[in-house]
Amino acid sequence: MTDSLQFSRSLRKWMDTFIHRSMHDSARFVKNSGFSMPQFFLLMQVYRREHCGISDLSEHLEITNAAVSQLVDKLVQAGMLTRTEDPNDRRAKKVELSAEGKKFIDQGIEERYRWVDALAAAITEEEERNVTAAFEILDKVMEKAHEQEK
Amino acid sequence: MTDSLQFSRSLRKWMDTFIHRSMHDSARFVKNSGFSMPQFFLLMQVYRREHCGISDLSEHLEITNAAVSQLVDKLVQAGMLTRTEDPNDRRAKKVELSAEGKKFIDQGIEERYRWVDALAAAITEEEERNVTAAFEILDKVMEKAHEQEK
DNA sequence: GAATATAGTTAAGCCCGCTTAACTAAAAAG
DNA sequence: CTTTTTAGTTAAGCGGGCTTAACTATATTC
Repeated sequence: MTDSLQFSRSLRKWMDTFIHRSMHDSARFVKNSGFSMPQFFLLMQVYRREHCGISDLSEHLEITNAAVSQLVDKLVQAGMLTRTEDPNDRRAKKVELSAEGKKFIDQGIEERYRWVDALAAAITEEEERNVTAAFEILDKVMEKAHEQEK
Repeated sequence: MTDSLQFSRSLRKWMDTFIHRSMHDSARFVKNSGFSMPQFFLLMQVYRREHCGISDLSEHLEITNAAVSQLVDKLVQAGMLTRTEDPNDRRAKKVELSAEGKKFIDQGIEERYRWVDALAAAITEEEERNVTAAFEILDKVMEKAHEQEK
């Protein structure tokens, strides 16, 4: 087996278990919270962007403006989001997480990573260093690959 | 900063970008396929288990048997699943992916990993070896942590 | 400054997932 | 062999996400 194949395989295998576990944990968290997956995805997107307009969300989530507008409505009513006028363009809105919303998403992320922290408890210091170094390599390579896309 | 914190941070950071990208790609794939997220999740679960009963799916997806039964119905009609009687227990059913269903999920997984393969193209051999070794460590640690849970 | 484009909202309506409740059939327990 | 438990199905009905279409208000273009 070539090195490259070996690399792809081990990466994929690990990502498999990782994505399976974290999606399962996230799904349970969302379900228990009483919110829906689309609502959670929207909140996550606002979390990542800090703040954004309706159209930004519409584009990223690949649903219509109308759908976003309605989802945001409910989340504002639930106290998770704030929706204010963009001072630069009074047509546009600025959607942001409320304090409560931020707390909620933080919890969700914490939940997603709980099992990862269990890893930290079971790893030796030397192993830790190797893994950390590997992730730094991946970060660097990811940036490089991203450049090449353009 | 302690090594352990450093470890957690780099791991989380990488996982963040990873989960964001692969979930986004998966979501788009599912949307284009015409199937729904719940249907896709169900198919993924059957894919992982090779075959399973209605109750197994119900437990894992955390929805009622009735809901699973109805979802499976549609997926059988769509030609993605087969539902046969379990010879050992004639009350139970054996749900399996059809050839078409398997092909579909394989495509979905391929889609999810496409950007990973771009990484493989941008990495040097030595970096590859380091990263591969790190994933082997993680696999080992994951098993160890899993033991400790019990 | 009139015409057009852009950002977002609102309402009607469809589809779908999910739950509860009532049911069938097979297995296990007594 | 009767009773109870387990596996799954079916039907009714609720609620939610999403789309289309019609609308308001602000910006941009000519």
